[in-house]
Amino acid sequence: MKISTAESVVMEALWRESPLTSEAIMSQVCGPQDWTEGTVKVLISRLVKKKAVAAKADGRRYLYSPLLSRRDYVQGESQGLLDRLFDGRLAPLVMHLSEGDKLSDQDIAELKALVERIGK
Amino acid sequence: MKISTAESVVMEALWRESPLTSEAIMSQVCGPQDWTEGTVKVLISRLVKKKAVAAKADGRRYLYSPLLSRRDYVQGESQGLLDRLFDGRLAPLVMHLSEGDKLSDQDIAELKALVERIGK
DNA sequence: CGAGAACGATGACAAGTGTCAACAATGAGT
DNA sequence: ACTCATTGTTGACACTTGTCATCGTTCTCG
Repeated sequence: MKISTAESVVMEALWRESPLTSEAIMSQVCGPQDWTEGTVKVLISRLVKKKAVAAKADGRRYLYSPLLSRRDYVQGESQGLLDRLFDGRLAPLVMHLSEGDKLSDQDIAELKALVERIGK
Repeated sequence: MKISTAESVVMEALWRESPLTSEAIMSQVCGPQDWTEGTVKVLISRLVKKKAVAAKADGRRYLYSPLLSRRDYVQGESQGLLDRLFDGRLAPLVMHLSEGDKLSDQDIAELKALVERIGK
């Protein structure tokens, strides 16, 4: 099941730390997102329905944990973009991102090291 | 204005070649996508309304051309993903994509050459 | 001129998304 | 036990997206 962008904000909170109560989730996301309680509650419910997070009963409340790993999510999103826009080829993607020259020296160094390692 | 994925299929046709008549667009996209005439017409209309393509009158019909460049579109999408999932850092993206080891030797070679060039 | 074809515009509809409020159940303190 | 606060469930609404059919206009061919 597809996870929407608003839902992914909740997921990020759970990936950072879990399990969390809904209250803890709200305190993490309501700041940056300016959402009300109701909004976050619905997002959590939808994620549970989509089986992207587990809800373990803990007395009157639930403790939420991710069922979908961040790794898998990120992998899917990245591969999707790569296939959709670059025909699955990595070099053109990197080229595009490097052209805006928003790359820091550190970025370039990291990338260089990474490529060395991969190409070994 | 945001371009949806279905709309981007039409844009791809126009990026490949333009201007095009609606008929030409249909013949390019109806094959792979299995869409009816009506569907494509609506997608074109919405793109015109969004000012992503221009419609120049040519007698009874229109000739359509992209107003949004593929370069800008791809840039936006890529940067968006990078910021959203990798905090704007390129190396983690590449690492993720390389881990599925779906990279061909050619990919790696291209990437290596590219990184050399960037790092000059 | 009249009938039919071509083309764009419009209306329609289901599903998904972002957003929020109202309701219900349940536990806690007095 | 009663009331209150907390937490999850539902309903609601507007907007976008994917998908298609119908309508009206205009061009063309007989």
